[in-house]
This record gives sequence, C-alpha cells and structure tokens, in this order.
Amino acid sequence: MYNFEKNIKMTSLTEEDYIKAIYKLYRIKNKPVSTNAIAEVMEIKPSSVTDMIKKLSAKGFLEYEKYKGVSITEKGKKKALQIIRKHRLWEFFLVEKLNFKWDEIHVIAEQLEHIDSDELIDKLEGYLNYPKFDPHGDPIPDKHGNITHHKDFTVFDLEEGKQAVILGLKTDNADLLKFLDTHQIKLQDTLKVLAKNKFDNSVSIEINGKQINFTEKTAKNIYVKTIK
Amino acid sequence: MYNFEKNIKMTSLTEEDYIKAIYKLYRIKNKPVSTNAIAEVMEIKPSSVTDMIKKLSAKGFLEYEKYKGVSITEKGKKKALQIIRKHRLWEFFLVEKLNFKWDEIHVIAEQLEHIDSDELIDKLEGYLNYPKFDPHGDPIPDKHGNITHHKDFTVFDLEEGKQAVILGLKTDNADLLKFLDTHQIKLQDTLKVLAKNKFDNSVSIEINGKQINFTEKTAKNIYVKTIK
DNA sequence: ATTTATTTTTAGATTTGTCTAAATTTTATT
DNA sequence: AATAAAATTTAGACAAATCTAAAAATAAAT
Repeated sequence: MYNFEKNIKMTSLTEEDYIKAIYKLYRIKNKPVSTNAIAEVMEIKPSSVTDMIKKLSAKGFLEYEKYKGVSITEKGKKKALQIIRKHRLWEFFLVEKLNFKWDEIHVIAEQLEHIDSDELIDKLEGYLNYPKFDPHGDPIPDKHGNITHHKDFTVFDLEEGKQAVILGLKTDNADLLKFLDTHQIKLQDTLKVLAKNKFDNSVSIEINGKQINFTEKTAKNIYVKTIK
Repeated sequence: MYNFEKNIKMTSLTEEDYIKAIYKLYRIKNKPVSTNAIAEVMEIKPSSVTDMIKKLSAKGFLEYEKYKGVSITEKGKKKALQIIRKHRLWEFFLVEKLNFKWDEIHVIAEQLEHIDSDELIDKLEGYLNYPKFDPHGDPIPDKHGNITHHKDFTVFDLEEGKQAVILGLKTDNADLLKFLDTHQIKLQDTLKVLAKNKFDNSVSIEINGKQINFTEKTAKNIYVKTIK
C-alpha cells in the first residue's frame, strides 16, 4: 500500500523476525541456511519460509538461490544487528532499571526490539551508560552495527583441572537461566573442571565452593575463558 | 488462526487503536459515536470502520446498532484505559529519564503502548515513582483503570482579569507543543487574561511577565484552573 | 411529504503472512 | 545408476485489515 505519513517503516515486524533468525543461523553455520532450519527455529512451515525469503531477497536483505538455501547480505546483517542491539539494550534496561530477573526478560524484549526510533535507542543506550554486554553476557552492537562476538569456547571444551570464568550464555532459554539461578551461578563466576565423565559426557565442576554436574547440553551452552 | 504458545494477545494492535480512538470520542461526546467520526480521527475509510466495529462488538468491547453509531462497553473502557495508562507512563519515562522534549514523545509512545506485559508496566510505574500526570498534564490511570479527568475548562473559558494555572493540554499535537515551547510556556505556569477580543475570538494573556495573544483554537486546547 | 444530500453499509478486490497438499528437486541408499 | 527418502517449491486457500464503488438507510431541505 502507500506508506506516506505514518508507518514509514520499511521492514515489517515479521520481516524483522526472519532477518534476525536467518542472521543468527548463518552466523553459526557460516554457509547458506536451509529453508527447513529457518522453519524450525521460527516454528512455522517451510512453505511460508520460501515465500518470505523470496521477498526479503528481492528487498536485498538476503541472497537466495532456489533449492540452495539463503545467506544474509551486508544490508541484512546490518538490519539484524540493529534489531539485536535493540533487543539487548532493552534487556539490560529491564534487569538494571526495572529489576526483572534474567529469565523473564527475553519475551518482553522480543516485543521491544521492534520499536522503531533510532533516537530512542541511542538515548536509551546513553541512559544505561553504554553497556557492552546484556544480562546473559551477550555483546551489544554499537550504533554502527559493530560487535565482537564471544569465542565459541564453552565449559564442554575445558580440559580436566582447568579453571575458567563464565562470560556468557549461548541461549536465552528461561529453563537454563532458572537452573543456573537455583545454583547461584552468575556471569563472571569462576569455575574449575573436576572431571569430564566419559559415560554420559557430563562435566563435574566446582563453583562458588560447591560441586555440580553439568550435562553435555548445559556445558555446551556456557561460554567461558580460561584463567592462568 | 490458532493462538497457542506465542502471541496469546487477545486484541490485535489495530483493534487496540480502534478501542482507544472510540473511547476518546465517546468520552467527549458522551453518546454513540458515528462511523464517519471514527474514520476521520483514524484517517481510514468509513467502510473499514464498519467492519471493525462489528468485530469489536462481537468481542464485547463495543455496543453497536446498525446506522446508530457505537458506544463503548465497560470491558472496552477498561481496555482503553489500560492502553492510555501505558501510553502516558511511557511518555513520562521518555521525558523524565531519556530527556526527550514533550513534542517528540507522542509517536514513540504510540508504539510502546502496545507492548503486552502487565508486569512491565507496573514495574515501570514504580520505577517512575507513580506519576499522576504525563508530560502534557494528562492524568495517568492506575492499574485498575481509575482516572480523574480534567475539568473541561480552558483558557478560552476564562473571563477578563481572571488568573489561572495551566493544568494540561487537550491535544498532544506537536505544533502546539512547539508553539508553547517558543514562548517558554510550561505546565503549572500562571497566566492572567488581559482581554478577550470579540473580533477574532483571540485571548490576550500575560504569562511569565510577557504578553501573548492566543487564538481561539490554542486557547481552547489549554486546560486551566482559576486561582484566588 | 417529497426530494436531495449525507451517512452508513454491503459487496467484491487487494495485500500480508500464513497454511495444506501436491509437485519438483536434491540427497541418500541400496 | 536406479530408486527411495528428504527437502524445497508451487499452487491454491484463508484470515486480517484495508480499499473502491455501489446500494441502502437516515437526515436535511425544499
């Protein structure tokens, strides 16, 4: 339709969700992502994905070759990082200013990330004092879309006896966050790998004076950097 | 479609806009509002309005009789006041915390008012210290939808020689707000009516030691209460 | 009380984003 | 290399929210 006065937004809310999802998938795989993979993370049918990736390619956010999957263009990447920036700044706001717990903020930030105003987000950033990481330890892109990602190095990659500091989480999943809460595990905590268990791939660690067993899944979702 | 996990919102963004607009129209006229009136304030065609008011009546937000206009139900009123509450709390946040000017906040708050989380809005309210009025002097409904409206008494209603305090504005229109800014006129300022001019219905006032002429339109958009 | 003008509604079309079911292409397996 | 399985696309349908144009109802004016 005609977009004169109001709602001059050039990407719909839904388009933004696709761009963000595809950006994230592309970033971890670093090669064209499949229609099915997108459909799965977005919980919609592959046929819907096909339609939308055609549209977003036509708009220059994606590069798409039939039956070969999609990759994200520079333009798409920039758009994705804008959305991620908004998401993470709002998450920081929710925890730091409104005292939400870290497992409650994701769903709210999913809505707030679509609010369209550069001035708003820049002022919010200043108000929050230019945070570099969100409450889950994820880096916050600057206004130009610059970001330094975590090294893909998790608790699961640590050798026995090694000590490390928790830098961030690979997922915002509320259940993981609650699990960490119940064991009083926070970002920046130091841990030591007591044993890696061959049988079930779990990892026994010591943290804050206590001993816990991480399943493989949990261990692979916690970013760390080794110390000493 | 089916609204299982995500997006359990029972009113669409668009429906919320209608409910708010109809609530406001109904409140000032206090009788059924016409299809055309709704179409006009929402800048859409009357035929679209007809469709939507049928839908919202079926959902119990409006009471509608064909060709006779619509009124708002208790349920609709409650929903409208929830939205208005969100709008005005966000406006307060934008001015008080992010240092926006009062003529810049309306469009952003129009987006923020649709964010769906009671917990968010209640925490925001606490964080802002339970403000009673937004930056334009409009009262903020409490979480139960209670609100005390301004008396409908404006600068235009003042007699010559009377003194009064500015309580609020009838409209959020950015041009009016900028006009007031250029003359350094704020809420709570005291003014005195020097003359009411029969010829063009303008009102000459003295405010902050300066003398200004308000047009009828401007005078009718500024709520006041007389003093002494 | 007719006629005219205005308002409101209906009918049918369009856009966006989704779906199902069938067709096609690619990948994997024998 | 032929066939089976899996992934992807196409085709056609649908719901939401809008539009235009025409029909119907109400209000205003002679």
